[in-house]
Amino acid sequence: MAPRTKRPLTLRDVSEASGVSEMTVSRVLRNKGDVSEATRSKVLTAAKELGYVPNKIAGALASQRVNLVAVIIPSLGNMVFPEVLSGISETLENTGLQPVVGVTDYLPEKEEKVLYEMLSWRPSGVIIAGLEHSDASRAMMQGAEIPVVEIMDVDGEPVDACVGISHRRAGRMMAEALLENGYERIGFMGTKMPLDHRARKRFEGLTERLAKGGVEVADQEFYSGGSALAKGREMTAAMLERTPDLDFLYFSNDMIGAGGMLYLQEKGIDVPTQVGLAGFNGVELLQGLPTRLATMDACRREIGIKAAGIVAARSATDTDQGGGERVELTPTLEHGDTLTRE
Amino acid sequence: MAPRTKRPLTLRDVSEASGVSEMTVSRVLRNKGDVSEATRSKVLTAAKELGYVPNKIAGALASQRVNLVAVIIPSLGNMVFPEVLSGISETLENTGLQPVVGVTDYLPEKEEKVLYEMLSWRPSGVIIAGLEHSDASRAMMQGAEIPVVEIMDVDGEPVDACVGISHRRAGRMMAEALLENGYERIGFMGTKMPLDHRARKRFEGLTERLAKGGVEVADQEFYSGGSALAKGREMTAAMLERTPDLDFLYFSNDMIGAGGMLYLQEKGIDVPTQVGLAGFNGVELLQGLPTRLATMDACRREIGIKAAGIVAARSATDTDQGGGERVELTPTLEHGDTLTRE
DNA sequence: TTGAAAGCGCTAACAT
DNA sequence: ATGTTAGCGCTTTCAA
Repeated sequence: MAPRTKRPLTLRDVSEASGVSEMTVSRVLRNKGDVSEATRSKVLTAAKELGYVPNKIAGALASQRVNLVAVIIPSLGNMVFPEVLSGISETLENTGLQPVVGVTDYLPEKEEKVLYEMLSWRPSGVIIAGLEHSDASRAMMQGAEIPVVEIMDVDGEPVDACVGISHRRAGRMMAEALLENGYERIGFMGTKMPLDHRARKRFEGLTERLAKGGVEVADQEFYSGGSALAKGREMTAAMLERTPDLDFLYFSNDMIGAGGMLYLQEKGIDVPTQVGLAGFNGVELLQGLPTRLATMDACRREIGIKAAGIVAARSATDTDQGGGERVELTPTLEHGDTLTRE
Repeated sequence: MAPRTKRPLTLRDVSEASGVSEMTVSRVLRNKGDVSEATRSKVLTAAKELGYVPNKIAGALASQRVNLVAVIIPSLGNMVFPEVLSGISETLENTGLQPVVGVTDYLPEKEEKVLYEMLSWRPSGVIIAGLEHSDASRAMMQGAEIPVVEIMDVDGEPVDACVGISHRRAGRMMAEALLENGYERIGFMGTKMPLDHRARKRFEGLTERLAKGGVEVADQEFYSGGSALAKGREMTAAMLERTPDLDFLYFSNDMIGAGGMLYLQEKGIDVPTQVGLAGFNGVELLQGLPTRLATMDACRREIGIKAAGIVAARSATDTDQGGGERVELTPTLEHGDTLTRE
């Protein structure tokens, strides 16, 4: 095993141990340029024996190349983003690029900080959730001269490329389904997040389309913090107390929707005959519930795959030409057991 | 706004724009050393105007200091790890250190790869899940000369420090609770993961302690893939079909436990009188269920906090002295509504 | 196929 | 309070 030195090992150490120039050692370790099989194995042996780990910092500085992709998302607890991430990781797997994740907690200032921090490592690309950013953030991304892909949403002006669904359209689609099924007294429940622009857009899409059908949202409530399942239950109870004649509840995410559903079942209120329900996101986690909540798949995994694909493709070509890709995916409404009235 | 150059901006650009030496610009940007208020603001203005983002790669190389902490976990989909992560982030928040996450998918080879990749960026510390690693991985961590904290588990020999719970003990605690409550026909359900060492240890602790009480596990089943909730339901159905006289079901995680619970309630089987239930992890998500599943809190958040604390403390002192901290947290058994028989 | 020299953009250490 | 010099550990480029 490696003789323990206090100072981390350098190329020079491997060079000396193998009797080969630093340059050639570097070549071997990167599979670059022609190296004879003899020296090759000499170097590899020495490196392994010493336990050498190359210093990417020095490498990156010298080559002006960093194999990192900054991925900036609002939260990890949300279930939604891990799925996007897995799409990204998978796609990047064999490109030599590596995702590095930063979390903003839905705070623009934190987004700015995280972005600054990540850009200062000169990544090969940025994948960032949402289209709404501070001026400073937009400026940084613009100035970085690397591919920037804004994800999840397409309702707005991207800095560069974007991949996502139209949340406004998703809201409209839901509204249409409600009108078709004759629901007229709609309650809405969501998160108390003025900064969750996507939820807001869905809500706007919903109300606008409902209005065209002569229906308006009869009651609404927003929560923050706590277990989503529990909150869904509580809010549903409170709302039906307040507005007993509601015939449909639209939840801004599946977890609170599930909470509401469980509450109604407990109370013996028939779903969807007495009250219809729908959530948003197609959270696989809930597949096991006896009743399938109506929901809308947000194409999370596919968004990750497409976004990573764009970054990979562009960072492969030296000249960061092109750009401005705009990919709109279409969510599917899954009626489940809680939307269509018999 | 910034005049667009093709080459990213350097300190030199700011230096020229502000008429101050590069060194002083560097000082201002890092709040290091004494700088007069006059030059300070001159520099800051110039930097902001140009849209300068420092190059951490160069900085790190020059200073031999990298403010990153490598965090290596098996999965993000697990709900468990995001919580650990949030503990880590929060603790690191004001230390100048930044977590960088790598995911291994429970694969030792991938762990090795991720570790190598991360170590090659010379992070200030490593926080890694589990105590079981390949020889190569252990060697790398040993050779890195930085604080290494292995988390989640304390049953084994850490490379350096460790923070976690004893899963063996957790299994024993559960066994004791079962014996006390007079359960005798125990069924176990878990994930089909030979490499999930912590689940394995819990199972071992359980069976060993049960054996001492003259009870053995009457049936067991393992799953992989799919929605945990749905799997819990299916496995429970299958197991009760096969072994109808079971009086307790122990699930290796809360999600499959919840699936099982919903199934039993649907079938009108009384919990916990006819069949008792318990999961593992204290997943907050499930707080909203009408019946609270017995579970055991794995102190995930606290693990993150303590681990990050160790890294932060040690990377603050130049000499990486000490080390070898071993922090064992104690999980609490939450009986909920599904364990104690009336 | 291999080696030598120069320098990536910054900061430590020493002037002044 | 500010500037100068010399690298950090690699890779690029050019030479042998």
